Amino acid sequence: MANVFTMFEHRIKKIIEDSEIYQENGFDLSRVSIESPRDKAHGDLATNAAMVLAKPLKQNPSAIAEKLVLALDDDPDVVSADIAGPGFINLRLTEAFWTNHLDHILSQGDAYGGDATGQGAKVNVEYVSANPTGPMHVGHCRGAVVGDALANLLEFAGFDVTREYYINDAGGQIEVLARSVFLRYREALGEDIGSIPEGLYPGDYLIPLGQELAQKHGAALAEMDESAWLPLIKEASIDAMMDLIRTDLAALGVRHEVFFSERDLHHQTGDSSAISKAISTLEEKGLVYRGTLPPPKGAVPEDWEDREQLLFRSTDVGDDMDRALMKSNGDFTYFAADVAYFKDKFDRQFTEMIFVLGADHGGYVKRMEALAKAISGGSARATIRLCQLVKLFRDGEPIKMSKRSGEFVTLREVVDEVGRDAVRFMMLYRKNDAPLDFDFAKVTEQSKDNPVFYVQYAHARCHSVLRQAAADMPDLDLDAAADTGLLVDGGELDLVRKMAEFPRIVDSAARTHEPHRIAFYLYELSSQLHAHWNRGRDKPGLRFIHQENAKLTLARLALVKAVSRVIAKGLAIVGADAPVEMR
RNA sequence: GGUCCCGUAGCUCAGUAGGAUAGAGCGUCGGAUUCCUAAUCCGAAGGCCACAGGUUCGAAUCCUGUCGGGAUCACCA
Repeated sequence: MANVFTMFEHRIKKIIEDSEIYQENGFDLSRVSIESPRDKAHGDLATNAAMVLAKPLKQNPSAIAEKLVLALDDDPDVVSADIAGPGFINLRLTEAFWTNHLDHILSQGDAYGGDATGQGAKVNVEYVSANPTGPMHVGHCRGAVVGDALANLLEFAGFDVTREYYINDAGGQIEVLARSVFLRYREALGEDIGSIPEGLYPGDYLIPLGQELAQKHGAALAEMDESAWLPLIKEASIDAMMDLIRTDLAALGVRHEVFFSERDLHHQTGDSSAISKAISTLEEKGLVYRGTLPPPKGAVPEDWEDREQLLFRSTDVGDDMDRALMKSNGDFTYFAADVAYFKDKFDRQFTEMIFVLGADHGGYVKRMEALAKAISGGSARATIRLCQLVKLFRDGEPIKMSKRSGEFVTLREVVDEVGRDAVRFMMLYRKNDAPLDFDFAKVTEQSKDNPVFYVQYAHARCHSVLRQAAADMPDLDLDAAADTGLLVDGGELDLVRKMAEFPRIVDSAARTHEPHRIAFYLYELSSQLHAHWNRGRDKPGLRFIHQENAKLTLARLALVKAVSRVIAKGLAIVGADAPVEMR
């Protein structure tokens, strides 16, 4: 088993389950856990078993602990089991256990850490889903990176992941886009269009598309009725914008397997659209009615109208208020499409739908959870991860952006300036529900303030050692089996212990949908590597390479290899490169 | 007014399904380089974990309330 923590959790539970008192009564063991003590002096592992069992057994924790310790002492991997504090049992494991674990890490290769958390469960991760009305701006960045890294993480943790992008290509904003493009088209034909009218997209990025259309269609479109050119230009605009977006995403290293079009949900297939069908499904469950919504609490908007609409009784399934399915003009609402889209995912057998959204979608959480409950009857789950805003700075000064004038910092500009790896790492070097300050000056600085370089440097340093060994000891076969039992230094074994945490970190990060834990773990592991490396400065005996001692060198290189692989794997989840040299 | 998120060192933030003496980076101060890469390391100082109650063997973590900051609130997308 790859996970040291679950391994010992099973051993302890086995001891308890084998006991007479358990077999007679049985009791809940779910709270029994293994953790690494905060203070290294307490040993390698600690368990709360005795404290957890005190209540059901109606015994003193220390009395229970004594019995457990007795059994644990028989474990050949355990050097000592001590009772401490309020009833913790601290375990110290043999050096051989840890060096064996190092062998295990190496034998697992790239798969090490990928515990079977997911067990093949189908998960849908939807992220980015930016409107196809222009290039991606920096506001999309965080969600894109968090979503992509989360998908990487879940995949590694054993889930069957589908990465999905929902193209909002059906709403009024597409009409606005098409009209804006039409204007650029006329401009390309030589017409003086003056300034872009209020309400249309002013950005320069539409100019090439206008030119392209002019080249392809000549003046033909301009002579058509609007009802004729509008669909044509819509189609061309959506395609062009999605191309822009895909290029931007590629620059950030973000990919999706499925691009799902909202328009498809509106299309009539047979006698009805996917949306009508989905609404019928809700109807069958008695969750649809015609009625009016109460006005918002507090400040009521001035243009508030009381009107009867087709509504989803989402309050029956946990929402705060019912949701409109149809607008007053008879069109479906955006949410109606969401209903159909969710049903589509559910019909594709996903048991968990994850949505990575911006903080401005906070109001979405309850209605999506309600929707999941209504459509699946409780068998599928909607999980929403909200990403807080990113505030941009340059040398400590906030950067102002104005969407109205079309002046915003694009995702591409950020990637081009600071690099994909740094952008991705920084976006993950924070809990997603905490706001993030992003300073161009600091992120491009290749030093202390910049954890991505710190981690990449650790990886490069490992490879530097391997290169150096090959140069210093040309006769040494670096791939030969190493006797890792020669590793006895505390710093070396600490590195193994740290690597032993990796499967547990992957597991917990996957369960909680918190990819940032990987980034923080990488920083810690890197820190230990750097620290150990520097110990070799003062004490040459601790250096990795000893030309006069091939066996010792091989053992230490094995440790270096393992560290570099774990870092590389973590960086792969983050979505950053693991460079072998940094000059 | 409702809902959601946040409040931890001077600053920016972690805190492992409730655990032992709350951690890291930056900044400050003091050190380490004829050496496998100093983009690194070692040490010191720095805390009423916003506040008040509650739950329990045990709370930064869970519950209630208060204060402070942010997001959001019918037909848009």
